[in-house]
Amino acid sequence: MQVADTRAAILETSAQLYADLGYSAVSMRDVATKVGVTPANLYHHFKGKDELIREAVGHFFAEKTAPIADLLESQGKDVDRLNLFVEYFVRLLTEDRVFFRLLVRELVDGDEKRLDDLARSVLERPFHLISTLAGPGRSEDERLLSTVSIIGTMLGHALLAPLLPHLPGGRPDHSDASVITGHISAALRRAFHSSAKEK
Amino acid sequence: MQVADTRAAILETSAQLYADLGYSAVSMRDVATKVGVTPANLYHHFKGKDELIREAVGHFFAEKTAPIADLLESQGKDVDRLNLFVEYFVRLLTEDRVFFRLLVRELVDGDEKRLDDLARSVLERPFHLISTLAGPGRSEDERLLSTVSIIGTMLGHALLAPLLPHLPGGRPDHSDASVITGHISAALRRAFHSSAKEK
DNA sequence: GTCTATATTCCGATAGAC
DNA sequence: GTCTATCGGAATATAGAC
Repeated sequence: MQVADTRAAILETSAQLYADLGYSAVSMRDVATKVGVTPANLYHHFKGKDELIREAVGHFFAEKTAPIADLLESQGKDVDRLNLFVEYFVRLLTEDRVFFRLLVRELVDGDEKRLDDLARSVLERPFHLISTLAGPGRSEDERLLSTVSIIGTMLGHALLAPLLPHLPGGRPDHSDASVITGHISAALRRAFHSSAKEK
Repeated sequence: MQVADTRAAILETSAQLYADLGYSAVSMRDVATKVGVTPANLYHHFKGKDELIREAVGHFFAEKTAPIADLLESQGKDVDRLNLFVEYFVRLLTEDRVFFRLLVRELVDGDEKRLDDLARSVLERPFHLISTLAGPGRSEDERLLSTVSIIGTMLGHALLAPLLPHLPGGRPDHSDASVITGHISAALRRAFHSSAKEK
């Protein structure tokens, strides 16, 4: 059963633990215990903790972001692909706890090498699509700022979600994927509509 | 000199270390060494590591967010106070490394008690101001979603900043406080302008 | 490929002298 | 209020049997 590929089990389990508790708070013992092997076993599959972290994060993002590439290469108008991306990405951020938390940890604690890997595997293609959409009449700088705003808003919703229950008027369903998606899509429609009218 | 108040030095130094490396990656020894005292000294001022973390974070946010309360209570039109807040908050997020990183760590790793403290000390008042501004004709749910979008966008810019140098077309000055402030303020003007026209 | 056993370093925390 | 000294345990990592 799980005898087949211990390595895969280690990668999956460690990614989940790292997401929940942070890299330095998770020991090799913790991972080994949860997988059901001894700590020495981990060192047969990986050189050490650093390599395990890199491999676990890389493997996880490669798996989760494959659909994004497919989605962005699909047929249809640019604006439809943007809506598809927003829908998929918001769902990933709000419903896949491990994805969101690993993403934030990499953004905050990743070194240059890991940030570079993250840029390539997760955000390079969405950035390119949105950048071409974000105001054809604008300068490159303005388009990039708008792109950061759009992706940043989705990240911000996910980041602020745990705080909402502690704010007056905040209710848990304000962090529901479809609610956030609808809100952001509407905002984007208005933005593109008004920018089209300005021309 | 620093004999006067070791406790304050411990709080300042530990907050900076926690921001840079994360709570679990910073040992009591690390803090003591950087302050220039022995580890045992830390246990004279604080019960243990957990208490030191709580006190350091609480002290830091109390200090940094005092100007926000003043600013939000100032005279003038709501929209002017909003612009002042955006300016101050973006500057805090982009230029105060410790503030931004501690804020993200609390949002990601804080338990319910700490999230509650964070909500009260940092974000409750800005949320209230923006919520009253965000579309007077809209429902309470829509206003809250817009508020999360606005604050989330500022957070998102800061969160994505380290990634920009690794994306094609990204340049460091896209993370400059005044550039981001200008971009967000302009977006807010357009949003409020168009919502006014809709009425 | 997985285990037992262990080396070495570092951790949080305390006792007690000054 | 700060120190020296140290305890008990947990950390990463390795050696070598099976």
